[in-house]
Amino acid sequence: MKEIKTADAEVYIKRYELGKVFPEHFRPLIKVYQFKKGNVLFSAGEELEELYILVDGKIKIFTLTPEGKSLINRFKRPLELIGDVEYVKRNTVFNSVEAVTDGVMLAASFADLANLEQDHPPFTRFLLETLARKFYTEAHTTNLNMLYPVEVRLASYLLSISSFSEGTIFHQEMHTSNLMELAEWLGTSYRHLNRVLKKMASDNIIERANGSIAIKDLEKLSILAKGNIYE
Amino acid sequence: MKEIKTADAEVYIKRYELGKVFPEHFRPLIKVYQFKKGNVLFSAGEELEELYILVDGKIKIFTLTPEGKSLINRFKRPLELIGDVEYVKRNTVFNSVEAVTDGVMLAASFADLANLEQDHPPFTRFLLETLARKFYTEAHTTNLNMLYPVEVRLASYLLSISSFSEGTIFHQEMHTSNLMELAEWLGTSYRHLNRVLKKMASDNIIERANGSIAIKDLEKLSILAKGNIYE
DNA sequence: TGACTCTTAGGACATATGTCCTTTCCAAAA
DNA sequence: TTTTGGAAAGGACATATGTCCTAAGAGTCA
Repeated sequence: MKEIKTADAEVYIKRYELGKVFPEHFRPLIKVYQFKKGNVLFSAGEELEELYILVDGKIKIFTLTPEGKSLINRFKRPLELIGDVEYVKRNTVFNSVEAVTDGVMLAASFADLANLEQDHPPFTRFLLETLARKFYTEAHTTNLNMLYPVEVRLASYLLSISSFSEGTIFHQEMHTSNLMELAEWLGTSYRHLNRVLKKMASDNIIERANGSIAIKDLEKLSILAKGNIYE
Repeated sequence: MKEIKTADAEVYIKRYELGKVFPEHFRPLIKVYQFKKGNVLFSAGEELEELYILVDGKIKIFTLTPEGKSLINRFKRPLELIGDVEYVKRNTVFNSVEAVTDGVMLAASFADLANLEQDHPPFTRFLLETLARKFYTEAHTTNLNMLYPVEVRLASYLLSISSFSEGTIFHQEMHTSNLMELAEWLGTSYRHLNRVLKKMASDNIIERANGSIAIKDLEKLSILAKGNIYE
């Protein structure tokens, strides 16, 4: 990650309404970093000295086993804090982080933040609210993953990125750009995702044409998802 | 849950060093509740008005699917906050909670706590630290559950409650009192736990005699656990 | 003592999902 | 146009785990 000294954090602070969280006098202590697609931003076990705020781009958070193989993960878009738990607990990095697209992070040192906390309660509150949201999302996703098979999760996912109106189905932006990434997002293997997609296609719920997925039967999809919504 | 008006929260505040979190002037606002084994303390979807602190006893946190069957959970012992995420996010209860043993909770109303936050930053900090710990534990457990089969998790669990010294293996208190509870703790079915136990017994790693589990080969167990530690 | 219930134990079978491989397809590079 | 590499698609097989069921042993209560 490269620090961009010429860049101004102000733009992002305004865009994400962080004005109250970081008071005027603190702004000069905020750095701006740029990263490129594919960069390994943080590795598990690493010592962290700064708190990062993802303000542009997409990143992937994952865990590697000591055996090196399997991984679990989530994809994150702005606004997202990286290193918040590490800041509070003074732990080493827990999950590895990789850039999926080019992007930008703001950063502030743990030491500066600790000072900020002394005379500016809104920052502590901000951390608290962020963590509560993260915890909730994490718990929700975990439950979904453990309670339902891939088929249900896939249906939920497809629903979450689609909206139906006037006989037409609109797709919002997908969190993933291809099937392999989708498999990772769902926490399964590419092979298995394919299997499930095939089943849904043969059930006339979706249609696959040159790599894209089109929803044919929103109602069946809803039934399959059992009312679950991803994220 | 029954409020015990005669009980004094002071004992617990001292025992768990909560003095700095709840200043003198706030203490009268803290209530003491008692619960009995088997009580359903909170149900998913319920509206919460108070934050609870488990100070005595054991509880079970779980999720029921709308279909009513499967569940996932953790067991919690003091000191544990219940309703912290709900307080911060003002959500309805996410997981259901049931008493595994008799026990005691402290409680304070969301309204009072919101006031406390205004002039007493240490409470916000306490919430933050608690949530960070919870998040970390949750993420750790989730990773373990998703990355490793039951066999590995069981080995980790057995290791976590055992210590080896001078040729003897000591068992610390088990988190669970019987195999069915252990299956729940591990997030698997009783049937499957049994299968895995049988395998470990036939591999001479453990020995089963009238319902109890004795570790025969700590080294093999460690290898099986692959260095993972539960909790 | 007998009826009951809970826990332990495990057989039989089904399903979800992973791993390994092969083939096809398409787009970008040469 | 041909080559090449990644992505898509799926066959074959193995494994982890769930569901349903039966049965035996221990403790409890009438």
